[in-house]
Amino acid sequence: MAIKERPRPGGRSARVQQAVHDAVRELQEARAREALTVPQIAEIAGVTPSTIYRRWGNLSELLADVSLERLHPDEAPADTGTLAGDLCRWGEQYLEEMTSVPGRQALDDIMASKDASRRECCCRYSESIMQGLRERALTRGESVPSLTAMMDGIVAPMTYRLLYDPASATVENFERWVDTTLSSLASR
Amino acid sequence: MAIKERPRPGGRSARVQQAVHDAVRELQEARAREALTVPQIAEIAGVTPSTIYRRWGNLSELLADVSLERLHPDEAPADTGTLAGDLCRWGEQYLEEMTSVPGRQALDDIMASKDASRRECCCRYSESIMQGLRERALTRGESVPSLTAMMDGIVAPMTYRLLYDPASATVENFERWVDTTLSSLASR
DNA sequence: CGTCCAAACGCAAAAAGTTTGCTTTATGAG
DNA sequence: CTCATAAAGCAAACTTTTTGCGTTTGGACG
Repeated sequence: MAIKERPRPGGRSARVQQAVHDAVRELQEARAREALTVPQIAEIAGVTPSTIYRRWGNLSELLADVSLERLHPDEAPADTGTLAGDLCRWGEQYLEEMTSVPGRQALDDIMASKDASRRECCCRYSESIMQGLRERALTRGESVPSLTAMMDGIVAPMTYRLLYDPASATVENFERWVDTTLSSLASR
Repeated sequence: MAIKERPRPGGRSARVQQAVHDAVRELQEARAREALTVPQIAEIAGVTPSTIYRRWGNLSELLADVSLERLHPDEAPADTGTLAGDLCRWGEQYLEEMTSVPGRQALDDIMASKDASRRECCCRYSESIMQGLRERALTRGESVPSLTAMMDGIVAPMTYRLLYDPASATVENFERWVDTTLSSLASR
């Protein structure tokens, strides 16, 4: 029961995808942040440019595809004992990741993609992380905000700053957002 | 005392910029949402492609430039008598604008630009609008949230939804954000 | 297993887009 | 009015992208 993403996910197809992704990552870190071309990637991946064009359409979509993979949350945030602690811990790491050069780049690549579903995917990632922290807090017996409240109160401001005004995407601000969101809960 | 944006903003240069911008807008609404090329734009604008490349670098930057102009707030939001009313009124219009096809396109174009200063510009636009509404409310004697609170509580969630999950960028949600932001003020 | 269909790739030529060196135009200052 | 130079035009390289066609290779079915 393999996940049937594409009509034919078997051997070669998967190998090509892997090779191309690897090539992109290699070139991205090695050099050429700006000048990164499809023929170049094809060369290193050992494929023909036309293969890349046929599968991804253009460079932007390919980069977005690779970057989305990069941003995929691989492990659950650490357990610090409280929801506030977990959130701050996660935010700290996330901000560090996203304000780094490669992190920014990844975010930009995704935003540059015409395919809206990729952005929604980011949204789902964040939601599932928030949901995870919520449930953990609930089993501890903490009173927790709704998922919506967390998205609007924490994820949205953080993401907005990251995208539009990176200078204000700081840990201090993040803690403030957490604070506000959690305390607004108490006053109901 | 003309604004000295560029070394030589005089006649021809300005005319070319105007012609190119017009050509982009014309092509955008006329047809070809996707297939929109520099040589095509150059043709209609009556300029050489190389002129466009030298001034804007590439298609993405040109589109972003045109779109930023489109998003520039031209008039102050209507005065409804209360801050809540002004906000909702503005949000309603803004959401309508941004969920339309051309509006979405403009947003996407700006997000696709490599030049971060353009996004910051969007941020400043929003800030100045919020600040305008704040001051208007202050002269009325209303108690108003800080600019930061409005950006975090209203603009950020709205923008986040517009970008990542357009389906949830609704007027109902917007009113909720306004509500939450204004009422959190009272409980201090 | 062996056969067959079609998806995906390779190849190479053609088309389209982009860059660049040089020339010409025309703004803005003196 | 004259001059220096930013910006545009032009055309020839150059690079990337597209496309048609033949070949490979998963995966289904007998």
